[in-house]
Amino acid sequence: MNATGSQRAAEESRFQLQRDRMLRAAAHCFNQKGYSGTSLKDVADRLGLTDPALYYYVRNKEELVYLCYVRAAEVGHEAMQLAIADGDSGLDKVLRYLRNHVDFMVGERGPVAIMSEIPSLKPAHREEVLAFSRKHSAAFEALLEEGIADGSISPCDVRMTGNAIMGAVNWIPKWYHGDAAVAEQIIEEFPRILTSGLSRP
Amino acid sequence: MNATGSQRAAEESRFQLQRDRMLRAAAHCFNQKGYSGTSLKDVADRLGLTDPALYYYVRNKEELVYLCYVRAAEVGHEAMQLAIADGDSGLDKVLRYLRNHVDFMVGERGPVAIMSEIPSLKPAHREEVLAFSRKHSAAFEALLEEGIADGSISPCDVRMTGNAIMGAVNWIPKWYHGDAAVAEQIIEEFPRILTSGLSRP
DNA sequence: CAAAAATTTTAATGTAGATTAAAATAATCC
DNA sequence: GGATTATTTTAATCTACATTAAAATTTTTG
Repeated sequence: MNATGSQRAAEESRFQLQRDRMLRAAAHCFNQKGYSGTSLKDVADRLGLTDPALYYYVRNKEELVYLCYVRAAEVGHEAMQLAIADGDSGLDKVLRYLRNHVDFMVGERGPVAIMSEIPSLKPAHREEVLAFSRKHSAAFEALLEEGIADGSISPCDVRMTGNAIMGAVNWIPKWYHGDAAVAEQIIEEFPRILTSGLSRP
Repeated sequence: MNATGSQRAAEESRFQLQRDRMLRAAAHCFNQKGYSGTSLKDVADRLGLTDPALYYYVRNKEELVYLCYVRAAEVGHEAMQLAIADGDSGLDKVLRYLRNHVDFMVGERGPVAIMSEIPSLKPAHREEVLAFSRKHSAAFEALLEEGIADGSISPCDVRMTGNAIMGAVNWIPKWYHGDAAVAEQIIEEFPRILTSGLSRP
């Protein structure tokens, strides 16, 4: 079926690829219909499968949600790493991070699940996701502090500022539903809005 | 029991008051444990009641969620009305709206439920909540346009800007859990951050 | 204080939707 | 091409809650 060579590598990840497709389908459903509103059948339908087939990829629904969140966390993490690697001043890194993140969210890497149901994860999973999430927040706050130190960002309460900006980003999947034109606008406007504010200079 | 006079008025709203207590308890649980993670028993426990007692106040769980969302919408609406009545320029109204809204959310009017499960409402309720919600967004965008027109806000894509700012606000209940000191910080910092941005002047 | 209305409880029912088991199909490999 | 392994399906459970019914308690009222 596949014309390319290296069957081995592709073969090994076939399971992974299918699972990733599944996680994206699940993320879509969760964002669209809410967690309680999406049954496994909804997710399966989106993949052209029947519900019990999902159990070949995940142990249960809890794990499905968990994996969606891990995936979401990874996307955020990559966006951050990239920004840190390429960025200049603190403000520049913040801007780059925002661009990368929204870019990922609305692009090929998306959709990314809103982490609305962390509390219903089982303890081990919950702790892991929370730890990851806290680390991400801390990293973002560190960028803000770096910017304040180097003078590119005006002094502020980094905790609150981080919460505000991350909130705006995390909320995107609530209203963005895959329209490519809107994706352009988000990528264009979001980083600017969140960094430069409303007031006229 | 009650030392005050006018029994009539108080009496008439006794049911309403209990129901409101119930909605606040439900909002707390939903925000804390997620929607799927909170059973009616969780809400009842918080009120010192047993689950079937809730059915005296609402028809079913769907209506409970619906009423939580109506309540949330009302809070946002009031914050907006107040801002429009008292505000001066467009920017001033935006600032006042934000102050009012976060003030309500973290104060006596709270907790306010995050509208994560609109899609699982039944059609009539869903449409009503969505309509209200859209109206609120439109009103906020109108403030932005007013500010652009009067020169207090620098030109921007009002749709995206609205989404960004409202997202930051809507996300608050995700991380604010009733700590009074934090409430102060939110009220203090949020409006400033969202309107003046990060960049140094 | 007795009767009526309002509120809550205990005990019983119902159901959607997650999960499991076993069988069937499809893909892969020698 | 036949055997082995991977993937999906159909059909059958299982269970946590939501929900209802009926009874008990508490509150109100005259």
